Amino acid sequence: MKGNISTSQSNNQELRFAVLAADVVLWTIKENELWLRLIPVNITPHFVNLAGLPGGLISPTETAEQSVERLITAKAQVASSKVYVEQLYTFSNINRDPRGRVVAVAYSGYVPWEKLSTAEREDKDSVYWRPISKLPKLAYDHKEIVAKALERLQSRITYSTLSSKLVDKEFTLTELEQVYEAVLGKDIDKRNFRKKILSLDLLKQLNKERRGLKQRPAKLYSFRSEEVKSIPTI
Amino acid sequence: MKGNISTSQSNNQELRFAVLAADVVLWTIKENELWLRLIPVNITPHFVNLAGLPGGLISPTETAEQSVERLITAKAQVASSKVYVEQLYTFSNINRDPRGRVVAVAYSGYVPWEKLSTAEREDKDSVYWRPISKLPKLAYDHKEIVAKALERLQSRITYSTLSSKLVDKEFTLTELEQVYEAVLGKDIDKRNFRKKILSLDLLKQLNKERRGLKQRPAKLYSFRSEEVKSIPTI
DNA sequence: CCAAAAGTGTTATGACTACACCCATGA
DNA sequence: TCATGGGTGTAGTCATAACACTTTTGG
Repeated sequence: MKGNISTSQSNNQELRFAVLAADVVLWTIKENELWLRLIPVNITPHFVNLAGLPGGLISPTETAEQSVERLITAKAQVASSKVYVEQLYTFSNINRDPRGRVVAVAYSGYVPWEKLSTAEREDKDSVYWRPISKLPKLAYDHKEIVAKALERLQSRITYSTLSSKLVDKEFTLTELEQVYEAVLGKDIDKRNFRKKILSLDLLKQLNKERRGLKQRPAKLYSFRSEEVKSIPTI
Repeated sequence: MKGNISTSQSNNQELRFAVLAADVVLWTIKENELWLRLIPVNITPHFVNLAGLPGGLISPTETAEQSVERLITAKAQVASSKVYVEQLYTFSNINRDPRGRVVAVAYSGYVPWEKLSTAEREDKDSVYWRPISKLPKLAYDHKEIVAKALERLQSRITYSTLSSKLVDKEFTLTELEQVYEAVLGKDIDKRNFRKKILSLDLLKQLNKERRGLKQRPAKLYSFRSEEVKSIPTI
């Protein structure tokens, strides 16, 4: 969370300006649902046994983006090179942190579940994944931050190639469709989806198939470009 | 701009955290073009005789939004109640302010030219309007901020009712069309525009006409709702 | 009566939606 | 041979884009 700013608070000098923090809503897709990365929060007496987003103070020697990179590794315990990050919104309510004035620059991060190591997938006491449908009570204004992040994700995925950051490098069309279904929370017609996504010429078909399941093998695709760009709505 | 943070700089205590500022890209439409509000910047030796966005430090006792409201009045010299404001992006490059570490939460503001008083329309030495096509050299990273604000404006106007914040309370369909043309920088077919905008049922036709010009009188409309909401793309 | 902008419809094309069956594999 | 998901096409509807002329007023 916000690190030990309780020490800062005793020093009035530093309260002449707001403290700047970064918080990250780190998304993945697992079992056809959106999940996000949480850590425990215990700041008595304000927050007892709650969860919160990975985050921490932005140091004067780093940009917000550099801070987020650092925090994804340190707090979310995920290699930041695997995560695609976009700035979300800056939250500056005066009482959002009961310990003092903290302005948070919030980011969304996206990582395919398949890209995570065993350790990164694990649920520890200190950091864990939770599905969006079963979020625990969150500390600070993190419920609001998550709501805004979800809204933005749902909007951005329909007019950009953001889905490429939530799917493995090589994927079947069904797997890509499931990313959209998990994010938008609704079923999509298989035939219409394939027609649309293929017509946009974003994908290249690989000479590979996903085999080994007890069903017809599925052709594998990858995105032509790693860049997230604007496209006509899906 | 950033106010007098030169005094802050002499005090190392305060540099243990970044200083937080708000900058505002205040847009209006005049003579079929986008204009924005600038103020002079003279911070020798870094910025000599440049222009910049109205802005200033966020105080520990106010939210970023409250700060923006205050700065629109104080620095842009426009009554903030006339301005519709949206958060744009937070800029945290370490060297964006040569005098020290300043993180800026940037906002876009929108005001119809017709809503401005004579004083607010005036060009003084200390504050003035400039068309987007003839911007002077800007201090800090304000060129980047303006670019991002323009991109966002162009995108948001096509899928929201943001145009209502750039047009007078009562307007002709041609006037509304001109808002879109000025923002998007391209001509729009009059018949298609009218069909589309009327089909969305956003406007109500008033029992009034704009008369007095040497041409056929035009019917006046207003938006049914003051809220800026999402709509199918124009 | 002239100049200027207001106002109005149609057609062709492309996009979107809804919908059902056969195919290839592993067990 | 069965269960499972992979893969495919059509028709109807709707939205979009292109395009030109008549109307009303003020001067």
